[in-house]
Amino acid sequence: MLSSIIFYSLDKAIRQYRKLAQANIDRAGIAITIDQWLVLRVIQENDDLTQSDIGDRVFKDQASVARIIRLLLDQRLLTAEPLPHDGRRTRLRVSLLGQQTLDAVQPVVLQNRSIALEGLSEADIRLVRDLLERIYQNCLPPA
Amino acid sequence: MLSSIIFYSLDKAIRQYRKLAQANIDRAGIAITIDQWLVLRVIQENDDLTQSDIGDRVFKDQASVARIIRLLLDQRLLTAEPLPHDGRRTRLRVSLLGQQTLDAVQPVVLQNRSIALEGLSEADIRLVRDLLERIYQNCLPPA
DNA sequence: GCAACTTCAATGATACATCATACACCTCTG
DNA sequence: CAGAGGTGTATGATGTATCATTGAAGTTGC
Repeated sequence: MLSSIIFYSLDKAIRQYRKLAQANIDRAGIAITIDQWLVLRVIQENDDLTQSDIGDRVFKDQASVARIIRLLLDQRLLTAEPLPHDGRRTRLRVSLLGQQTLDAVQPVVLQNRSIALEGLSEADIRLVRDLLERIYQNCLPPA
Repeated sequence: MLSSIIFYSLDKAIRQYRKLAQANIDRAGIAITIDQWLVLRVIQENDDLTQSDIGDRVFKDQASVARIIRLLLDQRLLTAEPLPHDGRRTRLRVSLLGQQTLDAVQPVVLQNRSIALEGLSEADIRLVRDLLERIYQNCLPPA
């Protein structure tokens, strides 16, 4: 049945893409995971987000973000200093090493995308994106 | 950039679908995860597969399948008896409880799919599937 | 038959997902 | 200002992903 394999294809495609992406990052000698990279990039763009805010942007929950940030801090890709006006939070900033890592990953990511999307037109991509967005909306809880 | 959000949409859609699917299984009072269900179903259809074979069919690696099978055995959804002609393997079979679980999940899965795919035509679905398959192929290692 | 190779399953290490909870800290309201 | 409720972070429990390795068991070649 057709509807039974669409989610299989979805799963298969995203997983294979992640494998390719991670393999190419590894091959470039960069010690970071895709998910850590996603979070690091968000923090670079905006260093005043809560963990939940970050989670919204990378589609992860707060607990996952918390653990990823911990790893980024352990690896010195991120620094944290207490925020004076809110004792619960810290100000996270991308370190120099973190910056260098982001710079190194950037071209790899671009190349990964172009490999993955080879043979797909702009229109194809737009269509897939729209249909996926529709599926996403359909799956949202009634609220 | 368009290409930068296609993978985001992909990720988002599949995750939200999995959330919906799991939530509805939970709500139906069935104690199984999506991934366990996938594996159990494959074993039901063919009870003479190696863990790697099963992995190929559900797009998981052997290690993941091994752990999922262990959980299915622990929960008595599966039985294992030694195979006489190969001391490394066991014959896995879906237990009565496993069968009942599969039967109970089936309608929930169908409903999940129809919820998720509401508003998408057959042609849309086919197109998405084909484009995702193309992406998958593009991401395969050079071999 | 034995050595070399291959196959199969289990498991350790590490990372992420999800749900739930705990706890500290903030804010608002009476 | 005190208590109630909301927000932000950390962490436990459980499940899955990925890579690597181990060890047992099968197979092949000679």
